[in-house]
Amino acid sequence: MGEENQVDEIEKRVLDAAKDLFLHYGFDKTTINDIASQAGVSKSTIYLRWNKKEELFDTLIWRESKDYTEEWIQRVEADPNGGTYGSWMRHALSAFFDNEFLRVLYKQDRRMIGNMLERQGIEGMFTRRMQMFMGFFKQMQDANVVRKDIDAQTLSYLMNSLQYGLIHMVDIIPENHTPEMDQSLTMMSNMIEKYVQPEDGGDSEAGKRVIRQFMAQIRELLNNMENPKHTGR
Amino acid sequence: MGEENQVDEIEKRVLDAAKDLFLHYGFDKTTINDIASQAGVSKSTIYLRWNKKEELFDTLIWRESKDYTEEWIQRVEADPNGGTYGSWMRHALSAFFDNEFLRVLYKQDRRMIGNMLERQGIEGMFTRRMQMFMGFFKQMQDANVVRKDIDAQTLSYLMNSLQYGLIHMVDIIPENHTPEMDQSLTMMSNMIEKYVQPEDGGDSEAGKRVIRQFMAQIRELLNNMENPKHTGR
DNA sequence: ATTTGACCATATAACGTTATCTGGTCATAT
DNA sequence: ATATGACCAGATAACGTTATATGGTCAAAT
Repeated sequence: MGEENQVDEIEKRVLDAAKDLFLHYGFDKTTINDIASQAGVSKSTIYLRWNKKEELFDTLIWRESKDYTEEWIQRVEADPNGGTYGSWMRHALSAFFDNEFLRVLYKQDRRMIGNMLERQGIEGMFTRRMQMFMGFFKQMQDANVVRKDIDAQTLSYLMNSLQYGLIHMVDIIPENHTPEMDQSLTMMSNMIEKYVQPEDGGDSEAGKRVIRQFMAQIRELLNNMENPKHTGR
Repeated sequence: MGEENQVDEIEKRVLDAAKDLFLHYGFDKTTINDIASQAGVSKSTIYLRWNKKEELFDTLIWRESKDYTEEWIQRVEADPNGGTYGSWMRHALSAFFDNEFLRVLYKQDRRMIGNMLERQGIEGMFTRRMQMFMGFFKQMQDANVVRKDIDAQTLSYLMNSLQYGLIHMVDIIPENHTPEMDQSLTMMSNMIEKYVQPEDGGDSEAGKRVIRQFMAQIRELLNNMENPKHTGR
């Protein structure tokens, strides 16, 4: 028990150090020694849990994804206006933007991920995210919360593109020309919601139900996902 | 007269060759000699009209921008559903995407533009485009064609982000997961239009008037713009 | 069972040198 | 007035070599 905690504690320290260093110096320029010393453990301790530097990276993605999802769920639950497709999407983006690691990963920042860019997991990230959007929208359609005559794929593609654009626009347009992110997301949410809402207004309670159910699916998916660490034995 | 045409003809050949080569090999790897030989003129003939390779590039941007704008105007005019903000934006994007040179420029493709990326003209491109969106929306608001309680900057920022995302998404998501661009743009247009339309439906004729007027402004702006060529004497 | 520092083969960076390329000029020809 | 090929200085690439850094292993210690 205490032992387990000790192990978790070390892994957390290593992952925190890795995240910090990767973000600052990039994957390639960060050495295992750097990570070890910043985490206060020895290099071999790291290799005891991960077989390769890349696996450490994978675990980091996995952990950050979990954190992000929990944050997302929390924001949706806290939103008095939750239960709508628009607000779901809004928090999907806002929580994502607030996760520095995922944000940089999504930006395909070569400075940070170096060679890793064409790595299996990263390459399909966009498609997977879009498919998640799509799966959710379809469930909302089934529950009669949103219009059924909207093509789920096209809408998800648009949402994905918008997320991509917003995440990049910050670096591209000078700050004094940039509206507050919250304002942008609110407008986006309103715009989508107006478009997506059925004539009869839809069933708000059903919306909440679908959202809870879907988010539980995602959480479970991530938990069941083979934790990339401990591959070595 | 005939002389003028001859000159124009040469300039066109040079610009066509430059565009072709820049797109294929990038700005840095394309030599003036390559351009000259592909255009069928001698290098010095090029230097007679442009002082630097970069000026040639500027002229190319200028020409392509003009072409793009004319194409855009034409599509708006041809659209039976024109006169709305949504369709204006739709053609702004669709014509833009169809212009290979501007598209690649907008993608800040280092392979093509090399060092030129931080060049004055390119750097401000995004801001300028967003401000154009904004100026137009404000004129539409003044003419009562769209709702007045929508913040023009935020909306323009969203549109700009979406354009950015769409232009990049093509390379990022595999083709079989990608809807037809036309379909995406139609949905986008519908979504915006629904959001932007005033309660009373707005004045469609006024919309057309604003669009004609605004597009004329842009055309004039581009024509009056100091043609980057002939800077030398 | 965990942790550790020393260790190694290989990848990456640094450097100096040579060779090539290329933007830009100019005297000359038409 | 306009077009041209030869020409040049400086930038860029290519190359071979040396030095360094780094991912990953392992026997020994705790």
